Amino acid sequence: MKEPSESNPLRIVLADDHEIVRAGIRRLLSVNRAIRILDEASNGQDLVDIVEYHKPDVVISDILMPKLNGIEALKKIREKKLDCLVIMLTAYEDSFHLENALAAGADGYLSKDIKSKELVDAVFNVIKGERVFSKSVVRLLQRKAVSSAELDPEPIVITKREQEILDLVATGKTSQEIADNLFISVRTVESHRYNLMQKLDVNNVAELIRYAISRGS
Amino acid sequence: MKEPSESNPLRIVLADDHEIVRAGIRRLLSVNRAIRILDEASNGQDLVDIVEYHKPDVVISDILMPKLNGIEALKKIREKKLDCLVIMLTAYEDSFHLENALAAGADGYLSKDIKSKELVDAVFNVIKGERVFSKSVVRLLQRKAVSSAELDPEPIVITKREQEILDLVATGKTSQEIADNLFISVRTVESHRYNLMQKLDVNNVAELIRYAISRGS
DNA sequence: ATGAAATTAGGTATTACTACTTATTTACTT
DNA sequence: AAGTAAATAAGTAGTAATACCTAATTTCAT
Repeated sequence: MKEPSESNPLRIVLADDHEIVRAGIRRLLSVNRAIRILDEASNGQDLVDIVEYHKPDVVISDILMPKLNGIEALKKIREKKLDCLVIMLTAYEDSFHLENALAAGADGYLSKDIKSKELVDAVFNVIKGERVFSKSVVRLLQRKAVSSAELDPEPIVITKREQEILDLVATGKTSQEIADNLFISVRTVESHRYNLMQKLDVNNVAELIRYAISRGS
Repeated sequence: MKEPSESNPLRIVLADDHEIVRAGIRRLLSVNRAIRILDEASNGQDLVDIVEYHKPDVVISDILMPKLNGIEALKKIREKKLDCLVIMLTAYEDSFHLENALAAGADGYLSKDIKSKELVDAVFNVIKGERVFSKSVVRLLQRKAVSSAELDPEPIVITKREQEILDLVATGKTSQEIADNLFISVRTVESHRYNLMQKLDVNNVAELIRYAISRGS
């Protein structure tokens, strides 16, 4: 890619479900004249459509959004082979989302508590081919690198049924209620719960629910 | 209060733990020259100090913030009899927070998905003595009004210790671990849990955690 | 059509939580 | 100084969740 300039600006699309946050990103990016914001989405579904239409250079997207969350939207963008760089923005810095975002093909992962210069730099650095992370996220990555000793941590795959059960657990349903709800045995529900907890590396409902909620339940 | 103008502007303080959101609020308010942002806080503790120092006309604060959340900060502001109007901003529109914010003395409750004009209008309307709510919040209020049939629903009061335990429950700690952590008996922890569940009208950890998380744990 | 993954579900123990009640000791307010 | 709210904690039961293992179907893609 040739050097961006005011006459040949970097073309960016934003996605966040809150007007205030979109305004904030616009403001933080506005210090640089070589950046142009083409359009904004307030949910993941719209984002995919907008990216397909505008073919931006860079997408800056929130994770938690209605209809389709940022990571799912990213997956669709990759599936459709839409050639653009995607930076995820998030209020919650947990390794679960981070890993999922990376597995889905994110080019960066930034905290919403980021300064103007850092955000602008991040955008230009992904254009150069780097992957960008905010400081706090780097710390998360380092901790993971040590604990897993794996360079390419395999993404956590949660099946359809497991997701269904996770959602019900998160709304406060007991295993018995879930079983009645889905017309299956309590034991089956318990199996799914057990498997979920193994996959997510947690030991109790509390953590399970934290994940469920952070996944958008 | 006399009419605000460019030479005699409305003095505002912001609070949100994310730079992007603060930038967004600044941007949305910047269309009006009779508004001046005096200072910003990134947590509730700082907010209280800043309000004490600047004595602003209006505070616009997030609820979920580190150290001290927006509602607790609001309570302190009221306790200290600092004369200012407080508008809460939130990403999560649930009646639990809404009621608590109102009980703590909030003058407005707005969604983060708010347009520039609406936000500016809200600020000027609270100055006039109105209480301001975004559309989605009004719907919440209406539903509550019908379901509770009470004009002034008494707020749910969670004590300091209960909050502490709620936070630990939400991080996935067992009662035993919480007991060890706080150097108290498991039975005490269980009592607190029981009382919390009564107050919040829930029957299991799952729902308890939903509250804890939505309260900012 | 065959293998892999997903869904189903039972067995067996152990631990944790939930549902109350009662009661003592602090802490704070008027 | 008295009164109220908060924090402490034990008793007694019953229910739910967690931690494994094993294993039969079902589904789905190559």
